[in-house]
Amino acid sequence: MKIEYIRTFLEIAACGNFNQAAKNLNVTQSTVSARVKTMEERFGRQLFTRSHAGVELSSAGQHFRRYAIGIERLWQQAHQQITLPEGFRTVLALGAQVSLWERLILRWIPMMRRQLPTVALRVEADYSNSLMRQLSDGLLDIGVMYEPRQTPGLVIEDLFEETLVLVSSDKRNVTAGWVEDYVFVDWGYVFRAQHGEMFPDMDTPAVSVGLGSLGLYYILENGGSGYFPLRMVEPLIKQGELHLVSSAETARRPVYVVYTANPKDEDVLTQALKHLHAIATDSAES
Amino acid sequence: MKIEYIRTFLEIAACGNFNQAAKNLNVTQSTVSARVKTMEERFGRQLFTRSHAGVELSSAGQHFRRYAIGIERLWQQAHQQITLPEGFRTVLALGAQVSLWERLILRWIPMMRRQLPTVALRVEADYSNSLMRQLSDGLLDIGVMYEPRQTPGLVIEDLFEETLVLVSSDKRNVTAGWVEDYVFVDWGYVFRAQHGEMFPDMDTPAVSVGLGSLGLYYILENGGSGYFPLRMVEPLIKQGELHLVSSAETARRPVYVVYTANPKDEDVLTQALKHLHAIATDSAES
DNA sequence: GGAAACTATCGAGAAAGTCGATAGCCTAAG
DNA sequence: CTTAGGCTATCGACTTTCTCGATAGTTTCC
Repeated sequence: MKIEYIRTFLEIAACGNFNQAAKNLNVTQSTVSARVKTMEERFGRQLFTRSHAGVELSSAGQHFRRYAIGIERLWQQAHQQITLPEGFRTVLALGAQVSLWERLILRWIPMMRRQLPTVALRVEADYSNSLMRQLSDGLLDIGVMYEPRQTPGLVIEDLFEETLVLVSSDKRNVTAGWVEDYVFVDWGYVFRAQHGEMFPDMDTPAVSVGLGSLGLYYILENGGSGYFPLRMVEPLIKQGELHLVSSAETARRPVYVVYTANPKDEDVLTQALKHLHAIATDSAES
Repeated sequence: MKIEYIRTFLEIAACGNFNQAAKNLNVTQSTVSARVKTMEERFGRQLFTRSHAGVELSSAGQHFRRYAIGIERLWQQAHQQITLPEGFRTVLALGAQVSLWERLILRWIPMMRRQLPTVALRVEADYSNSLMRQLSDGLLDIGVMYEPRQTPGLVIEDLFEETLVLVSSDKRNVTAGWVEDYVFVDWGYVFRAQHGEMFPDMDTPAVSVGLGSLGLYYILENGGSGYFPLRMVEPLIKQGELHLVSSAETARRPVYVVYTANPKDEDVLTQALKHLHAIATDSAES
């Protein structure tokens, strides 16, 4: 069985028909059909249920998909690691949560390139869960996230703390003790706990938003108020689009860096972490 | 690139020379050599450093090994999960809650093997939520659980009813109207409702336990009383380790079987359900 | 110097993969 | 009720890849 077939399987699963998959893979439809046939013969089970309108994953196919995704990803990463250009001695893989990208990672990359020019970088954005899994699978060397889980074999360190401030779209609210149109943005368990302490009497807000940046869009569009990272809203406050509720308490949101306890290249990892910390404290002060 | 090549790579890495690896893989040495050659050509890197005494992993090879192990493992798991053994015509996937396993499933499996020897079985233990999701995703054919959720496309049937009885570790309690050291074991919403009716004045018990079997361990260790399935505590009562509070009402805990409305193999499903019901009524009577 | 490790390579035959053409099936539009 | 336009399956010919067995070349240890 070829790895190419796994790619084929996933492509079919994604587009739902052999024809489109064939186009995307640059092969003929009959090739795709044959590939599926051999796979199904090898497994002894149907992977897709055929219909006039295309194909769907059978139950076996659905099971296989989970593994196929993992295999495909591993293969890609292996390929990347191995086919490093001449002159690079290793790849360092870092994953960060999307919202940390701009402030931290975009500044970390050029710094690393300058300081360790022989280390290739692979940088991904994803969510804590996925990052933690990849870290414990050894697929990432460093993870930067808000809410790590204690995991054996992984080291968790504080990186810095973000300050969450209450902002409002409406100037009249700025001095008020309480705020109308409050939007609860879920910044994770630390924030939830703090929030509970700060506003013990608060009812469930009319609007709750799971993903931070979405909440900001909402407020800018529809008006309202909520807690957001200072750094995120600072430019908007300067532009007068948002207003700081200075009477309200600020909340903290710690950011952690996670890495393996026994890395493949200790030296590179140490350097990378050092730079990450440097940028973090620098960015926290500025 | 074939998956077999990854196996080959790992085997070589493990035995340190091509000849032994060839033997272990049941191919000739020249095949192994050729496989390595193609791999190295595809990657553009040497995977092994050759020497008179055999081979060793190059640095690229060492990197690749991490990924290769992962890929190999995933492939094995995938294979295991979906391959239909020779001589079987189909697979039936059943999921049950852990606590139902012993009484029901352990008796159902041999029955199925006897009656439908050409049907392979895949049996899992999990909780209602997870089971329901897998059922509606088509990953399971049958689910046996305490608390199903009505879901379009799925049929829910009564299977049998468990009797929950109040038992105590302490004989003195047996005749008392009320019971000290009561442990509230959460047997689900049906039980909670019944419990509320039976003991409307009850305060929150000192100890509440979410997972049934844990509660039993607790009582056996620390003493106390609580509701448990008759079948679970019967042997313990006989042994004198627990005592029935006969004055207390018994509670019911219905068990349901859930399956798809339009199965891939109606006949097999019907048979499987029939046997499940047979065992259930049998076990309820005995 | 030769035996005993080991890997590399070659050519032939077998196996597997690919393509293009075509067949078959279903649906929806005319 | 026919037909056009989706879709997948299949066939035969061609091409590529894989495997084997034999053989060559290396190094090390008697």
